[in-house]
Amino acid sequence: MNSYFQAVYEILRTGHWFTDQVSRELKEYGIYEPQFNVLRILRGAGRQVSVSYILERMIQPSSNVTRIVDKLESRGLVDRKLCPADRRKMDISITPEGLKLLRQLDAKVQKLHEPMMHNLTDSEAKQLKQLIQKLKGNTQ
Amino acid sequence: MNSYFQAVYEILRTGHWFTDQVSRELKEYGIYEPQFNVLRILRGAGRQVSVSYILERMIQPSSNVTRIVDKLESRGLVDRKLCPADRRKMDISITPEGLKLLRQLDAKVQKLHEPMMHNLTDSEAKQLKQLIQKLKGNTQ
DNA sequence: ATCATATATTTGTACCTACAAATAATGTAG
DNA sequence: CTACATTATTTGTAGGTACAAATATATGAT
Repeated sequence: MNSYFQAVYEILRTGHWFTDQVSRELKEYGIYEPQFNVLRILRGAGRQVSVSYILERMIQPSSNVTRIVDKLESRGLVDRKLCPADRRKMDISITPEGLKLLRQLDAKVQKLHEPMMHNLTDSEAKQLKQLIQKLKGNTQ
Repeated sequence: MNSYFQAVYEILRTGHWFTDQVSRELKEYGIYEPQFNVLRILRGAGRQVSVSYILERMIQPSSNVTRIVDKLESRGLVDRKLCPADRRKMDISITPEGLKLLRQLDAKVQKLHEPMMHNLTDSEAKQLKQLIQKLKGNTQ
């Protein structure tokens, strides 16, 4: 009962802590955390994708994908055009410049995670993930 | 290695998910999540406390405690006055009206947690908390 | 006492967010 | 083939946030 709330509190506080850490690293590149995440989603996709594709994969789904992409596009980090097959959709992809920036950011973020990366064994990390999923009720 | 990042991702995504759920519940009362948290910290304190006291206990420490308290004060939910002993500090406390509102909000939030509350056993919840702390490097 | 330093809080600025409403294109039932 | 619902994205608005600079008070060394 009380352990439940303590666990939730720990999740919340740790989540914010990670996000703030990452934000601080990205700051000097003028990139905000949601922008960083969109760039990574685009790299992961490896092809043109729609706004809703991005939305589904965001850590924090937000109605502001358009404006996030606006910023990235104005810096030449992503490319956006109307999807010819369905003109309600957008075809969004990461540019070579975006990929290049992402490599630099990855290095920074990697450095941030390094001290923590081995605090848990592989099986503990798996267990942590599973416990959170179980908490949410994912009967996976 | 990869399990680490999956666990972190799970923490981040779940954290946002909880926060968004709570925000939605609070919405109809015109209360924002950080305001809710400040109210709960004040109730927990059970006495007049300073801005920095609140700051230390916030789920997401923010430089905007002043403005959060502004809002709460303007609605009569908290009381704020200069600390006579150290006039750099503020003496902030929750009002009876704040406590009353908090009871209503608690009921809403409690209902939100109910379906998940028993997804983990007590020992699993404890373990989850400990794993997160270990991940962060709290050698507790 | 005086001045530098530390502590506590507030404020200015620029930018991000949620939500709902608006826009636009597509699918579908008659 | 037209009217209506559905899907995809964008935009208006109000209000939130981070960071740094400003303000105010207290503390400590001389």
